Amino acid sequence: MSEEKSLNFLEEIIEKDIAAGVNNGRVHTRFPPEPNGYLHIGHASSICLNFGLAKKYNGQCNLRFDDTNPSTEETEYVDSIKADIKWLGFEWSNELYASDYFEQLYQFAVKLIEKGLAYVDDSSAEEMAEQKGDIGKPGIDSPYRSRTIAENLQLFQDMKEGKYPDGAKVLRARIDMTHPNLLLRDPIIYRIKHVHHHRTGDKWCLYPMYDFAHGQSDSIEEITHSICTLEFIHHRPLYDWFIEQLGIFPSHQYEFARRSVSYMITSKRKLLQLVNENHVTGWDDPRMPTISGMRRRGYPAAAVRQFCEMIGVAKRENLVDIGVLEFCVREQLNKTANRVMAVLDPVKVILTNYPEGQSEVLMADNNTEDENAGTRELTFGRELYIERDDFMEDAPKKFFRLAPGLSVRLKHAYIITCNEVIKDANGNITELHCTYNTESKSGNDTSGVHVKGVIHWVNAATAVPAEVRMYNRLFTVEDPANAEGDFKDHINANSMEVNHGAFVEPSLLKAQTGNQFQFMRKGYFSVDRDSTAEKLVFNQTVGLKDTFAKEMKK
RNA sequence: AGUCCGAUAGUGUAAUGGUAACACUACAGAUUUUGAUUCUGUCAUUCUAGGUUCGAACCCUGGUCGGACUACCA
Repeated sequence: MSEEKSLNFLEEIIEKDIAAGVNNGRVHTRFPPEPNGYLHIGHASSICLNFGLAKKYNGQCNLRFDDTNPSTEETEYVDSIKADIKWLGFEWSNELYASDYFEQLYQFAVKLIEKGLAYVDDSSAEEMAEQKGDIGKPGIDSPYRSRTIAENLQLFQDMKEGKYPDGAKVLRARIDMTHPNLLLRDPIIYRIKHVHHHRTGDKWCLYPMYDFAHGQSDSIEEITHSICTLEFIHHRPLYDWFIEQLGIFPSHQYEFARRSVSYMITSKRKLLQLVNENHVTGWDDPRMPTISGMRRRGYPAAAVRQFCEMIGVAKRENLVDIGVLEFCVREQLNKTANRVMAVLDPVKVILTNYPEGQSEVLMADNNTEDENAGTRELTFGRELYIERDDFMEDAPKKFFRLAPGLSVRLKHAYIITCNEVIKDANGNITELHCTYNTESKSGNDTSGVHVKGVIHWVNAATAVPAEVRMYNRLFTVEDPANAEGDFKDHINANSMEVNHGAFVEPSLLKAQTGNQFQFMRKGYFSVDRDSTAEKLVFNQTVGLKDTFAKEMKK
């Protein structure tokens, strides 16, 4: 084993179980989403955990949809969830649904009734809340708690047969109304819902509660290590109770702290609100913390996986800096993204000593980090565009770019020197008149001139206009979920800035949706699905580290 | 108030009774035809009070602080 790396607490548990021969050393996990929303970064780490553990210990991982509440669940979500898991690079052993077990779950409930461990309750929701007691205050028994087994059996069957309206009756486990764990104070296990289910149709009007479905589903699938987030820790005694009373396979649940990421929210309810109220353009808006959003933004799946691996797993509350995710994105893209040149905020450069009407072809490597990335051709000419902020009229001494009288190298091309600044009536710079050093051609430089700065450019004659969508954090505060006031008060009004005036090199005309590039010196960008042959559209994935900008702020 | 969970550099995670470490960040420097990448270095950490022990981040007890739980949601 290459166990240089230390184990996280779940791996420790699993390795101890394997060593002790628990379940004959078998490891079987599962990822159990409810199909009522799109998967987000939090799910991504759960997916990496569950599928990763199964892979590491030669086990299996099921995909199980927890579809016990037909009121909120839809097939659209099932499809998106499957697509997201595949994109992340994982394959499930079995595609399963809690609804597959409705009949079996019903029989489990009957068995509990027969053992005198469940009863039908006619109390209203309010009455039950009243009887439940409170934290530190014991509850009291429902007046229906002592119905006979025969009566309960009959009533439960009547419920199944649709003889009662929604909410008229529920089935409850008979445990202990004074238990310090509120979840064990006779929890509801079945409720009546005359609702169409996305898979079972109108077969049922009786649906199990999550707590009566989840643990038993794990048990039915003989899941050995059922891993979930910390808030379900109080549910574990209940699952164990069902398993014991039913005498079924003993799955064990282990809880970890969900990972929060700064400037992101992962509440499905809030995410849905962002979509429905048009604060974003959809579930896959590149600003969303959803897997589909990150994919559209251009985050590589490998970066998301690396991130999940890097932040680890433990049981304490946490808020991971979003910078770690961005670091992973850059690290992956640095190795894989081809370099191209794009000028986001152009200003025209005229090379006064370059013959009019002339042009030449230059060779450029696509990625020095990847020797297999190949090369491409660039056209050079008399009129070019460079980045407006790569020029300064009054440059400080540490400014290694273009300024009157100063020289820079144009990447893959020549060294140029600025001679004259042309302005319009308002004083805005419209053109920079420069000369190029004819002996300084890239790769063939005999000029003996050394310049510190290198800037990117595009040839005005062949440049292609493009729309570039720049993104900032969706929220203005680190922890929007826990900030003062409503989370929507903290939405960043400038989270997207659309630039319609960019120019990119013509090689990008061949780019396909989803292709990722480094716009040299600017950042990583990907082709959006809105992009067409007539109009190229790019998403800013993440900027490059910019120590110069940081320096300038000081 | 009851039960449960947790507390290690700014952040995240290790160290499982024997020299507190790794990554990110920050800062400084080297290299660089991307002020990117790469490389080198620097700063900074065990909530608290007792106890057990030759020795405690780790085990025990008390305290403090933070979190979770009182849906016919999952």
